[in-house]
Amino acid sequence: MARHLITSAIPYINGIKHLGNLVGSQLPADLFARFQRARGNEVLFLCSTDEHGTPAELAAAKADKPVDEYCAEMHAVQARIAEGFRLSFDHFGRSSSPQNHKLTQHFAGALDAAGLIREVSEKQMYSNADGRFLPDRYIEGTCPNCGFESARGDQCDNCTKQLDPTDLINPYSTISGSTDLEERETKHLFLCQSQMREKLQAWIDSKTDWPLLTTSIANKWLNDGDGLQDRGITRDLDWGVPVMKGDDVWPGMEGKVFYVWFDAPIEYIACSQEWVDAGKGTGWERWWRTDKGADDVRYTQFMGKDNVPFHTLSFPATILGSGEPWKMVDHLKSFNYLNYDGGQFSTSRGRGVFMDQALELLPADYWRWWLLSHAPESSDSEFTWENFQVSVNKDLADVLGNFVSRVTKFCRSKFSETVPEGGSWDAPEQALIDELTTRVGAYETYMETMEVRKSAQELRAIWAAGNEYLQTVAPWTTFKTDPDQAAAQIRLALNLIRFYAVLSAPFIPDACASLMDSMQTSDTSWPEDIQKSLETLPVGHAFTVPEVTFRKITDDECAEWQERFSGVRT
RNA sequence: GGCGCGGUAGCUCAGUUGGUUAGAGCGAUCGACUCAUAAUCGAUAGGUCGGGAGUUCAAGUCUCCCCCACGCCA
Repeated sequence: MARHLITSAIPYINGIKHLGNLVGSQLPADLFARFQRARGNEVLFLCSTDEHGTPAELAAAKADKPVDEYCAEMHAVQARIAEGFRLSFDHFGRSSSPQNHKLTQHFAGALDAAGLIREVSEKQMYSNADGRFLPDRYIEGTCPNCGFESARGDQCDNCTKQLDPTDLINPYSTISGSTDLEERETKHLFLCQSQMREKLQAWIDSKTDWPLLTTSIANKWLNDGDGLQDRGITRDLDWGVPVMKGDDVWPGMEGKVFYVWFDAPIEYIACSQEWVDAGKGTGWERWWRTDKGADDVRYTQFMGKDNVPFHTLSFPATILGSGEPWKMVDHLKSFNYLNYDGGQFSTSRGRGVFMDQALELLPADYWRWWLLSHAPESSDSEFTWENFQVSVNKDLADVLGNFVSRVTKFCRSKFSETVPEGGSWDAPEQALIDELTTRVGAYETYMETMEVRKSAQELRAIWAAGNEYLQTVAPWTTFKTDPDQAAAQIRLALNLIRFYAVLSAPFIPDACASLMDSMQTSDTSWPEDIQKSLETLPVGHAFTVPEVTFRKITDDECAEWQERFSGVRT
């Protein structure tokens, strides 16, 4: 039995994620996790919320709540929505957990002991009114180059000139609007990534089966300009993991916290500790420590392309630099962006459909199917309401849902609500079994290699094969002259429903669970042998005719939703 | 400005190391069927593979230049 450790990029705590975020990491990760479990493999599937940093502090202030309280609430909200989408995390943790605090401090201590941390003194803008140091992008002022009045501290959006906050004329805080800013000296820790360039390069070079998108991004950062740069891993903030050297104080760093990008990936590991501490499992080390049983673990990470540098370089630098035997990622599946109706989905601008809104419109399966079958794998892809409507109606309602309906209703009207007796399989049945054997094999291969769109395509073809079979043998005609033969045909078709429920569950878990209920079986065993699998429901086995498995999206709904989501979320 | 990814049938996309008449689904048209959620099944039509030049016996597939869209970075 193979062992799969699977993590999804952890969503930021600040607000509800949109469908583009969902399809870029959590959803395909869930698909893979469900598939591996269905095949009988051991899976640990983890995700968390990423809670530290300035945006969280500001969002909390805006909501007029203490930041820890705000994060706790938003975590609960995201957890509930994740459940709504049937994301089957073994644990949904929090980067603000005590486990992550301790582990982050441990890594910092280990890196320091390895001589990979250096202290840097630098000048940063401090806002007296806000009582905080301001990250560059939170400072605006007049561009000294073009006179644009809302130039950001890092760059002027008007003339694109790269700026330093101190270059700005009349700088002010975008948080409070205050102009009471001053330069202050502050000390920070830097991770000496440059010293690890060769190690990282060798590691990346060994990953010959990674997507080009992934390795090219990594190589660019490794080799561009002066090569991989050292990176600040601390910040002057209140909310975060306090800077400590393991369990000891870090002289001179009192009151500072680690940078969110340092502690966030460490949460992947800490999350497994949370999983154990929550009483959901045991032995987190056998997933993460190669000296304690993680040797046979295959670790796969899922993320959007914007997260690739951190997962290919920064986090590996942390792990490798510690000198400890931690499990490194084996496969890194990255996604492009999903666009919305001709533009980008945007959290900050409230553009597009957000996860909570989607669930108010339709059950999770509809979204899961469309998103996964249109996952932005090779390039950016686009969500349009019309495509969504046509796709869902055709695939789910017509091809799969109607198949279930025609088979169960035919059986009820000509025989009864039990699997009918009589007749035997012949050439058409053998042809179907042959086709399904080939197609299921292809489906398994695509799922194993995480080719999401192709998996969906193959699954759809498997559904269509059932309709083709029915059309070929036409039990409604056979029944008139040879009821026994019609019984054999419909017996196979009824078994196909269970067969489909098992194969399709990674994509559309709820509908498949309800199909299993209708067929009154709990046998979810994967069809290793197609013929045997299609004999699972024996003669005389009772079933019920299900309610409409997938309803259609009407033109009116489609138009209404298009209109409703044309603006921005407020 | 640099880098990256794309530009293939009306739409969404596949096209392995260059090799016979460029593929799929949807949509369209025609036909079959009537068990079913006006569902299903079959057939047909639709592309000078962004433009140009080059390498080759042979290029959507390699090289160079250009155009367009998007993204990232400075």
